[in-house]
Amino acid sequence: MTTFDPDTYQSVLDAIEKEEGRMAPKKRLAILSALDCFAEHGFDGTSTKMIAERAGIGEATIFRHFPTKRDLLLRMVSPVVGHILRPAASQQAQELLAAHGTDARAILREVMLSRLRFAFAYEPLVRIVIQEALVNADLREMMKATVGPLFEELSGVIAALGPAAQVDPDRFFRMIAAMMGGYFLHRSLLAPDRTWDDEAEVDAMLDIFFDGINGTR
Amino acid sequence: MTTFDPDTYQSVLDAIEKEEGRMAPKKRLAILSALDCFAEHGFDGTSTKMIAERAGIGEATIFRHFPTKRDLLLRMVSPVVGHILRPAASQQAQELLAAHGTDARAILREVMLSRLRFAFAYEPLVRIVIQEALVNADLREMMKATVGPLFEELSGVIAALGPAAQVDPDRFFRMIAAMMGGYFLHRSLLAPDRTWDDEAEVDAMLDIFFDGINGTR
Amino acid sequence: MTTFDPDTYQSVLDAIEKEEGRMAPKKRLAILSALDCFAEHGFDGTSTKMIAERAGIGEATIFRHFPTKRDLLLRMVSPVVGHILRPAASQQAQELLAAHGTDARAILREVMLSRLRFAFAYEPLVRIVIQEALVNADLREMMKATVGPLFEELSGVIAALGPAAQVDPDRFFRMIAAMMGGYFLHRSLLAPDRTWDDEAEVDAMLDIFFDGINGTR
Amino acid sequence: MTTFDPDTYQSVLDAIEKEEGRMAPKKRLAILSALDCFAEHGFDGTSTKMIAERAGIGEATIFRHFPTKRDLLLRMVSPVVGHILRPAASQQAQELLAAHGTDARAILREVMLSRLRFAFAYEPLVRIVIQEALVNADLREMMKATVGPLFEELSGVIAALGPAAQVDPDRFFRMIAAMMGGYFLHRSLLAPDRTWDDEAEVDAMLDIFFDGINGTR
DNA sequence: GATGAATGAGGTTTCATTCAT
DNA sequence: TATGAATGAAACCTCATTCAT
Repeated sequence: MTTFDPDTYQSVLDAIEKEEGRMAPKKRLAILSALDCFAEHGFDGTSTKMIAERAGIGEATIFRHFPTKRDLLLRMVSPVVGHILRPAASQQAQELLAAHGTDARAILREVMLSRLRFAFAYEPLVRIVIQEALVNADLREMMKATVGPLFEELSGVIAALGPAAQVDPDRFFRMIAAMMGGYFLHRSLLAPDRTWDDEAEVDAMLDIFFDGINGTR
Repeated sequence: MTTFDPDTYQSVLDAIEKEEGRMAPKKRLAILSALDCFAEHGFDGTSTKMIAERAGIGEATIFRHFPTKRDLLLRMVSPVVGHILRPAASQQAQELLAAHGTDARAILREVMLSRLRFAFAYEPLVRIVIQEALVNADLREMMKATVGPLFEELSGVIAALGPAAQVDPDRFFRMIAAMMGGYFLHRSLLAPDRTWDDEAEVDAMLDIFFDGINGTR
Repeated sequence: MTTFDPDTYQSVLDAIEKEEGRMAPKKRLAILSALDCFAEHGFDGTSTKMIAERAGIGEATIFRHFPTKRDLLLRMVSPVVGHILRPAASQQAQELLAAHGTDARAILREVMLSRLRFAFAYEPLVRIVIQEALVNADLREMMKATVGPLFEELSGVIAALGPAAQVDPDRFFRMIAAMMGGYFLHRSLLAPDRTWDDEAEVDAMLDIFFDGINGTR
Repeated sequence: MTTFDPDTYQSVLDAIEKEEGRMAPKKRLAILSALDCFAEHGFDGTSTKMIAERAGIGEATIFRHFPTKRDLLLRMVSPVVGHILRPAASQQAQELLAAHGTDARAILREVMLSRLRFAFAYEPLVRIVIQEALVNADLREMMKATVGPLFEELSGVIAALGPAAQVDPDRFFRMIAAMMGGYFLHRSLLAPDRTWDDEAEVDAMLDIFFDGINGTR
């Protein structure tokens, strides 16, 4: 009855269980189903009945574990926004600086690749976050608050990298974010059946970003 | 009682009236209100009661003018997706080729600026389209069908432009689209109160796109 | 399908319509049915489905006319507590003083009889008010605020009446209220089928109240 | 977390334990909490979840000790209605006759005072009984069956008392009950914070009842 | 004895839509 | 043209209760 593949979503469950300990099995099913439904139909387009049916559980069971439907959403989204994204990236920045020195491109390549891998691992969650952020100001603020400090840390990294420092930081980050977001949506929504090579795509984006299409051989 | 400024939305009303003649005044109000509500809460997050209240009209009035709530959405969205976007752009391409010859950057600059101006003129509509496209596969197909031919036309234009031709067309267009989308969302959602200079932003994006941050002075 | 007799409740409808003008027919039915249900099963023991079925209307119709179930209750109760009880009684006090001079017993007799007639005319409503007041502090406050001024007015009346003035006013009014309440509940709940003579009962109560059982011949 | 004071309710627990022996501690907590909740919100206005939370126990624990929610209510209410009220009073009547001879007023004073003390000792329970009796015909019958015989016994007592015998017994008992009920509700619901002197109140009521306000000095 | 998990039935309220006026 | 009235269907959520542990 369920359409999702439990293995694909293991990472989400792990992330939540790392915070609150082993979950009841039907709670896990509820989350997996909600993940699927929200990603497919959006938050408002998904009914709790739909979640329950796809999970093969009673509707009331959802509400034993999450006080409201919105709480269910936030509980799933928060590991992405609140915990996984930020510390991982910021910690990574330090390691990368150590590993690649001032090679800005190499650093960016690692950051982008790791973030994209994460995004595709949590693909439905990321789509949910994108959708909801367009409509939900609270979530947007939560994201700003999370991403803001990250930018500052990375700014420090970038400051030492020569020409990059010339570029306005807002534009710099917007460009990176836009390239990644564009790629994510392209692969996830528009051409999910094509075979994709993340490394090749990131390299192509960085070619342009660093040398421009004029300088690209 | 309404939060929108009628003048801002004049362009949307004009676009619709251009197709079906002068509308009844309450129909206009319904559209303006729906524009606002959909942009703010998404399609599923908006109730017809909410639209009616914000418009100061009776709920039944909406259904005198639009058979269903979805028709109201499509009636508003179609000028963006079906009529204005494509022909305008494709026609423009011809003009631009004539005006700027093989100066790819100048051509792209004009295209991007005009599309962005259009996007901000129809800002709520564009946000609605983006939101719905994430959730609604039909709309996505409709957009693919619209944008596909446009790409082909533009591809022809670009083919003669030297280095740009080296870049994979999918990546080329995704990059352009991503830069524009990123800028739109930044200005529209994240920092609506900042003062923005579209021309400066487009130039900065093109600097990077053509010469890379390494080549940017 | 309905068990109530429309005529019996006409007075309640009139009281509400006097405030807000002619009501839609199904709104009237909703009120009549709610009156019945609340009086029979209490507020929490009554479901909106039950009200709708007994009224022969759709459940949603109730919510077109009353935002919440609680609003339906208050809308019915307020004419009793807020408008009919107080002004009628206070106005009546003046008239009675004029008619009966300082004959305290005659005045009290008229007041009690008129209030009891009113109570039995609105019998289900009064039962609802009694029930809810035991549980709902808001309603209790509303009643205190309504009855308080009434007591003061009546106190003025009583002050001039000789021995009555000797009695503590709180006790005086509590005694009157208790006698009336006791009679109301006896007739309404415990022995509804007996034939009752309000005048004889009130006289018997006043015999005791004024002369005591020792003084009663 | 609980709002009730365990000591205040000791009498209720004692009454129940006298019948069924020492209770499990969580069963006691359940009763105390239910007492509070029912008294505050009425039976239908109280959920088992609410009872469990206020008691600091699991919801399922309630059902280990009471088959249904209604059984919990009856288990608490029955000491008031079924056992304590009647035998106590009837036994008391004999004792009083012996002690006070034909002094009706002295007898009534003792009966009223002891019943009121009992009512305030079991205050929440008494409120619950009053509330439920308004809505629940079964409970009303149970009370009638209990109080009926009591009336007959007392009638015998009163028959020998002179003038009191002149008064219709129904009215006689209703008057006593109304005075007591009025005082109970006044003290319990309307002015719980005032300092009350039960003896003074009873004496004032009896002054009026026996001699009337005209005969009261 | 105690409880977390689970749920069918049912609660109130909202929804998009129809219809009579 | 415009809308108040009306509603079936379905939304989210709560309820009393059972069961495995």
